[in-house]
Amino acid sequence: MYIKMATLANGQADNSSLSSNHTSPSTNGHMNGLNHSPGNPSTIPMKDHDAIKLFIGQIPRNLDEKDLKPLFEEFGKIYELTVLKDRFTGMHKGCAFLTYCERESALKAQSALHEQKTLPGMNRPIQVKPADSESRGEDRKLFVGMLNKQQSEDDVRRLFEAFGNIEECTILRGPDGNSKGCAFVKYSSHAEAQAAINALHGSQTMPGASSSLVVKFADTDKERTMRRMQQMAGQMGMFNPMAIQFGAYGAYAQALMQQQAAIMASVAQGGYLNPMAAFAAAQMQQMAALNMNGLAATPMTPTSGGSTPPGITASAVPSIPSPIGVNGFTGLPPQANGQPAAEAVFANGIHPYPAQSPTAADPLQQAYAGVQQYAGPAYPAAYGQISQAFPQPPPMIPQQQREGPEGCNLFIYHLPQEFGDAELMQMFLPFGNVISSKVFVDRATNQSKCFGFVSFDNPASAQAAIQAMNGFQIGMKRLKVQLKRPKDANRPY
DNA sequence: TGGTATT
Repeated sequence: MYIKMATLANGQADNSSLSSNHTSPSTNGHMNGLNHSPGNPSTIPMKDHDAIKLFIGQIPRNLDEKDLKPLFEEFGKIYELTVLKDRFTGMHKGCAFLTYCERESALKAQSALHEQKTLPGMNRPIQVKPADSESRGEDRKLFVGMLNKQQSEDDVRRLFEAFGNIEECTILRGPDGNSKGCAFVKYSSHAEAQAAINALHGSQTMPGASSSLVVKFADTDKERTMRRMQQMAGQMGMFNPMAIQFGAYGAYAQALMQQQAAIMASVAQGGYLNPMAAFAAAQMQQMAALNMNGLAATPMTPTSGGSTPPGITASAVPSIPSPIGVNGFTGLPPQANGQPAAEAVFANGIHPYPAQSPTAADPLQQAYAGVQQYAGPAYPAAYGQISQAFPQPPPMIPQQQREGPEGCNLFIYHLPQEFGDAELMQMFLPFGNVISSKVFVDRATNQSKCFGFVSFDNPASAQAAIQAMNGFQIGMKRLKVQLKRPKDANRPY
């Protein structure tokens, strides 16, 4: 019990939910101006069991604990005051944690100071509010999507105020100040937040929004980190990290990622200080670590032939006649996981075009037998020629919709209902480097709208694909493959 | 004929 109290008094209470609020071990013993010493419980002043730990922001960096103490003592007896310092450099981070002995003092300080005055040299008002560690913040914070871009904070408040006390309401805006059509709403309690979800999620469609209102709990830090990773990976043209979460591809991807991280870190260390590389390396390491902890990754059960690979759900993988052959691109190098290539390919979730007829023993193949037959004998000759050109390493699996340069983007219509992004990409890989593939899906039904986009990195590939695939018969339909209309194209009236 | 956005 003493240990626990000493720990709390040292500012080491769990505050893991917000890294920027993190106190580090090096901040121990910096409680200048406070008369109790850490590690000696007998000298620790009493504090309310429901005392609130406050986060103080926008503090000038030349003020330390003893300078700040008078400012806050006005509202009550201070139990603990700790300026946050950088773990390594010891540099003042411009913020602090403050706990009063009495809960009431914290509330008074918050209402008197929060955003109420600006400390000398700062250009934003002081922040005085419960630290994120107090509430495990995320479980009462909502992400609101599908707002009308015209809606203001007040509009959103009005929408949400019936369900509880709103502590924060923020519309997300781009650099230009325009709403991104989404917001964060933070309630005082989880229950209020849950009530708002129950009442509002999907309840209405804002004018101009493409689907009904989204109300859900905001991403946790971990989820946010993963999201950033994905965005960055997409921007850098790397493999799609989603595969880590959804497929047995994960083990390989993770290995690759760690390798990448190591390489990038060593590059950064080797004197070539590219900030982007260093940043990326750090992110990758973090991401790899997250997956190691199983926080985001699906359990990676090795798949063996005949079973359905993880991540393959209802819309698995149709097969069309093989343009590639057994030795073509597999999606995984043979060494991956020490698994034989064929195994790895299957587990990958991206089926190469089978060189042989599906066997009845293979449920995946069975499931797509129908699609397979559609294709008929008429697949393009181009497939055969190009197949040899495939490189060994795994391809990029574009997830972000990226348009290629002018003349590189195709619009494809009359796709089989079963085709998803991956299958669309597979179909066009033989013609070049597919940087993006996207099948449009009806949000309400999750059904493909049977059209999509494929982007190559060069116009010649796009032209080759049009030549080969436009009019390509699948079942009763023929694919329509043409250049995508440029955004600014004049539409017929 | 590229949508749904996470401080």
